[in-house]
Amino acid sequence: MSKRFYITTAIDYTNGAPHLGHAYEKIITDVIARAHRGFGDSVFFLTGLDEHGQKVQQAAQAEGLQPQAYCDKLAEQWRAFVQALGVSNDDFVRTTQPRHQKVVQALLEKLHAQGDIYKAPYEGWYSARQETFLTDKERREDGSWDSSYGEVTRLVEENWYFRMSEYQQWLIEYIEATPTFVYPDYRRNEVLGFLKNVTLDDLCISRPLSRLSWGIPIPFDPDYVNYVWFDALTNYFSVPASLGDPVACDVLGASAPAKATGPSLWPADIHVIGKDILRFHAVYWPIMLKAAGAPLPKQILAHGWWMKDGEKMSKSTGNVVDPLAVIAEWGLDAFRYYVVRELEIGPDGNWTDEGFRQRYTSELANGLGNLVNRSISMLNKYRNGVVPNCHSELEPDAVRAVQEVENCLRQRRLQAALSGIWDLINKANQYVDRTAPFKLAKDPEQSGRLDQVLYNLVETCRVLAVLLNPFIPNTSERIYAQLKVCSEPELWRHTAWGGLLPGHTVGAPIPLFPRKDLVPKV
RNA sequence: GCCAGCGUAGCUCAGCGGUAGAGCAGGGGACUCAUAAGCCCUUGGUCGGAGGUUCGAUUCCUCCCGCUGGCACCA
Repeated sequence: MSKRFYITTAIDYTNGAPHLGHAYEKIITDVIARAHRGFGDSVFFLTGLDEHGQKVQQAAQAEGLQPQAYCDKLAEQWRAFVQALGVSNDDFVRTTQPRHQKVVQALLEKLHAQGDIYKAPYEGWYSARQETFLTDKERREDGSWDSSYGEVTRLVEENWYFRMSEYQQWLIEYIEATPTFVYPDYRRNEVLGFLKNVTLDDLCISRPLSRLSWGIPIPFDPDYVNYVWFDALTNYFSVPASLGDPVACDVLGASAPAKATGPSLWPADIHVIGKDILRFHAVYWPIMLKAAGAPLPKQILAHGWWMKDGEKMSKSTGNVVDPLAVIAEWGLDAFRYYVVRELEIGPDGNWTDEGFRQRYTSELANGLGNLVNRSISMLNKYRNGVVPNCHSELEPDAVRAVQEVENCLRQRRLQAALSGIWDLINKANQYVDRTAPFKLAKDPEQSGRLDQVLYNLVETCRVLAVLLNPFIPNTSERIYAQLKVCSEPELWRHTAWGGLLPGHTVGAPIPLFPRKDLVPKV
């Protein structure tokens, strides 16, 4: 079976409700996934939840629930969130699922057996109240501790460590030899910068059961559970393995959880993540995989964070953006459009309600919406909705846009891709004024010319529907529906000029993005 | 502090050796198919500051000022 295009988001930690940042990551991943499906790739898109750890355990306790019951409840909320965003994920992983836990344990066994995991004591300052060790940073200058820590005592604890340090030089060389491994470039430079300037410590991967029960048991030591990153990162690998991916199963050998006859997924093509967890994905994860003898993912794509009105979003100040509220008011596609159009993948974004309104009005309503509306309207008015003979006056513009948008999508430059689409929209709006079909319609001798103009307009609208499909799939389908075209706007090959056939009858125009800012005239 | 990057029209940014461009916002105009949308024209800048290299610098170099990001795991 040929290798599928395998793309993931980070898995979200279930100690709170989903917010704009989560929505953004899922949407940009969805755009790339949909684009590749359109290009003809068989895509596997994975998202999901990270459900273990102390904070989940505590949150569950606070609500009087067992951890699993608490996670189940939140998982429903998160699944609904993903669905509300129109995300086309193929699977949804939860780290409490047995299929995941088995693979984590198999991986731990393998690394333990080959000597990459060892037990060692750690001594440090421990706060019993916070159930955590403290570092010098948390200590005041006079050596005292903040009262929130309660009594702080010196404690020695044994734990399991993953031998990362020996792979440091290998990783530096790998990243230098693989320029596309971390994107954008400046993030890659950051990773290389600190890899060259610090010595990696081995990674502590366990917690004693007495202190943390909500985790995956360490298979070779029943007194311990696996801790955070080793568990969370493995989700990308555990799902393919559990589905019987040949490469993943081969890595696990006899402990593989399934017959190696499943879809070919590993290695992942893209891990989409936030910049805050770059280190884990660009350092720990490659080393874990290298140690396990697994091929590395092709690319780590690190996106920025969203601000609101130039400031960090925080619940305490109340300057948060609730994706579901925006979607309820403006529609899903307006939301998807804004977050992708506002910034390229990499830098931080700044959400402003005014900017959102402006893009909605000028780009979606007045630009795209009005073009589709006036085009279909004129075809109805002047030709009873019947498509005239093919004509290619706007074809070169459409072809150029298709090429540019595809290039941008393959380079993950989603903002530039949308700009390219809007170039075509603007071209078509200019074309209406240049050719003035409404004047041609008044002169019977210009009937042939009017046919040509109308064909170019409605066909451009159809091509636009295909171009827009990865970004705003609902709108794409609505354009196809108004044109009464039955084929699939999600297939990229339908960008080819000439899809509308002469004699076909289109439907009635319905505004795609109604303006909301106009006060009715008295 | 160290490393990297940025500072260009009111706003968001492009340009990166021959004295500046786009989109939006602002101003004017012609039209009417359309969600009073669209189209055309147009006002805005001594390209952060000071030196240097060069026939010539926004574009290269140095310094200064301002801003941003990174400097891990924090068992």
